[in-house]
Amino acid sequence: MAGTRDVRYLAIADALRARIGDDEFRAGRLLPSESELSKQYGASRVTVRKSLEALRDQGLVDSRQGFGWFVAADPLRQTLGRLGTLEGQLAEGGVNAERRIIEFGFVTAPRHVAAVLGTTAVLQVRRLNLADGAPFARVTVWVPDDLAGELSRTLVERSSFYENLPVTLGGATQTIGATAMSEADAALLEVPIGSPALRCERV
Amino acid sequence: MAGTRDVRYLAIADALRARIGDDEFRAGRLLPSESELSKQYGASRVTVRKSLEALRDQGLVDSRQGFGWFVAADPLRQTLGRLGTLEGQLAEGGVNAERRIIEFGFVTAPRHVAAVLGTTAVLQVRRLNLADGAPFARVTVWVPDDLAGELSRTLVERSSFYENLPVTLGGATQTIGATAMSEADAALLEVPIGSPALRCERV
DNA sequence: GACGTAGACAAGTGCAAGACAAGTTGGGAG
DNA sequence: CTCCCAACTTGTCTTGCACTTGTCTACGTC
Repeated sequence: MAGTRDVRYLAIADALRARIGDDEFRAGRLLPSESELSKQYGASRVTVRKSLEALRDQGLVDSRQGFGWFVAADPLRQTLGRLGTLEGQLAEGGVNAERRIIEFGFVTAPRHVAAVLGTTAVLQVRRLNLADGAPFARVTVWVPDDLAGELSRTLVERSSFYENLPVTLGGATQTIGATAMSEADAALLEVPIGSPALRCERV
Repeated sequence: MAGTRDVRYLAIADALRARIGDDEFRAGRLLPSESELSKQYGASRVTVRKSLEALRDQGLVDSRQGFGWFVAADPLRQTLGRLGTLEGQLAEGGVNAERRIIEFGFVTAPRHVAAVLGTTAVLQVRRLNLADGAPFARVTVWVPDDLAGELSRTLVERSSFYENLPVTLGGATQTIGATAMSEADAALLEVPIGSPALRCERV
């Protein structure tokens, strides 16, 4: 505070942060090179570099030698987001993604669900995911009732859960095994009963 | 220009991805040869090749020596592949994806696993996935012993299971619930014990 | 001391161009 | 029909150049 006099590299860092925030530099894209930026701001390369390093300490950007500086998205959250919105990938690939709600109502949570959510009153939604009309996944989601209040059936049908829930995820555990397909599931997915299927647990 | 630089082979990869998405190149069909594409885009064969290899990492295309490049699989299966090769997405974003093998050995399969695989002799691999050095997922995979013969520990550490197994997946069931994180898992992922976690079953 | 400029060098990356090996395909000779 | 060969293809290596970040030294300013 005593020395709020403009420090050059901090000012440049602010400017760059603003340009990133304005989406002039999109996530994952390359920034101009250090020497290019030093021309733009009329500063030496060392100074520009100090700005970028400051932004790196904040986790905003990252660099690779011989390659350049690029806007960094939090890899963990970004990955989880992408995993969750599988439909987004389908849409990107030109596939028509739909959801059909099979069940929607409050139930008493199964034991292992209640243990985590801390309540037995949960909203249970069973959903069938379609890609270009073909069913490819059945999804069951449990949501604690205090979070479920903001969810409507149409909202759930239109978008994904991750976009609707006002919580962020801390970490993830993934376990992949295999089970046989139940009769009901097999009918929904239009595949033979007992078809082997990957079984993945994500927490 | 204040614009961001772009990397040639990534731009070409985007263009090809778009052409595949537009059904200009349909599933299973051959793509133009590398030298033909290098003429089209005015880039060297090495650059075009790097683009194609990037698309291969995403499971969009595949190649056979002496034959050519072709659009791989249908979008549904491709999506499953992408889900499996989550690391491919990370690599695309410039993130360093690593795998660390925690366990590797033959065990008697748990009941529900044995029921599907039809055998109790399975190869069990526990793996910790890292993104830029930060652990973000623990994966457990069971493989029937007759398929496991071709898998070596280093092979598993370097690439994904889906690329190594000589089987195709028929369908998928996905169930998302929630559990508490076990003490061992929490330590591996460097998060507090008991953290809520998504639990996803994929078959 | 902290901050800034200027310059130099090493190491890594992207790309062009070329060469050769190895695989597949298709046609022609026998 | 089988066999062989030419014309493709991808897979892999090299050399060279331009450009980038990573790191360092030297010097000036406050």
